[in-house]
Amino acid sequence: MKLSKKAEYALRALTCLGAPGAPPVVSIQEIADQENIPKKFLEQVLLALKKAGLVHSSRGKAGGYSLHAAPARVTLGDIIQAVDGPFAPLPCADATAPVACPDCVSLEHCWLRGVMTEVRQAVVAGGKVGIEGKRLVHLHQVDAVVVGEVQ
Amino acid sequence: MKLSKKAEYALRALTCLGAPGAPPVVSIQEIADQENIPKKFLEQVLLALKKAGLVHSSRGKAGGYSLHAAPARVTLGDIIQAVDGPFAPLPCADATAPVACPDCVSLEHCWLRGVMTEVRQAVVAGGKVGIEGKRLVHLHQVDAVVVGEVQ
DNA sequence: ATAAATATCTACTAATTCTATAGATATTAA
DNA sequence: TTAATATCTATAGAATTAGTAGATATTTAT
Repeated sequence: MKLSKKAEYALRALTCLGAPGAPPVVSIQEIADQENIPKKFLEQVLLALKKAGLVHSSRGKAGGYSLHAAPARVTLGDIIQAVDGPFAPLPCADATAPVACPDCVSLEHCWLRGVMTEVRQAVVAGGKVGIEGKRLVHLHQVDAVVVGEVQ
Repeated sequence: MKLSKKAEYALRALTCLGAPGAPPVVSIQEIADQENIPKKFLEQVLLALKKAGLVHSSRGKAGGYSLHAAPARVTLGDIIQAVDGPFAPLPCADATAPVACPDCVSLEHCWLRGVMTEVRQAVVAGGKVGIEGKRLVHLHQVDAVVVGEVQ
């Protein structure tokens, strides 16, 4: 399992927005420059983050992105799901719209479903722990972004 | 995040081998038939499981696969890593051979590394919990495979 | 008004990874 | 010796991911 480029860029962008000393609004161009991310690709990432309610945007001159006002708690799982889509180890284990897998007899009797649901939850919860443990993407705190101090 | 076909087939094959009433040795062909998996693809999956030490094989007539004699503890993470390769959210977070990411300054100063390592560990550990909670792929126990009873 | 800087949206192309297939070889038991 | 099996390497097709392009909408400042 590897982190998608979208997810990586999302993390970089978010820490960029939340970095201590960062201006209240940062443009796509600035983020792209700072983090060395293709601008047009970053566009899509930030749009996804916005749709997920993780960031806020303002248009026009001097517009740009900022962290959403009061994100109660942002987990790594939230961020990854925002850009890569829902965690669904199998179609039948989708959180919102479970669909019978091609190979399983029926949704009710799929023997993998229970386990896969557990796995999904573990991943999401695990992400949260990882974040809080290092306080690296815990966005609603001022000292959220500890760049270079983690080791 | 979705489960790869390899991982799904690996889980199906393992439960097939460990199912109560299953013969001590099962051939690729039999597993493929029972689980409706392309035989040649299953070959590769089982080979990977063997290399990871999860199953044992015997060649020649009446040959086939069986669960490894004494697997101390098999987690979902073990199985997935066996067939899909190591969990490495980023190159620099690889457990055995960390390599600097294209985008990060250096291996020592990569700010994502610490978090990603945590995530990997969380995923692996999470898989274990998921398995043990439902006792579905806990292979060293006789009642390990409870097909259809999970819901 | 107008211009400049920005986000937003849709579509497309290229690269990579995943899934599956094919065919040859090695091993074992009968 | 034969039949049934695992093992290995290579390749093709499909799907997904990564990145690019261009047009449109919005806002601020002049």
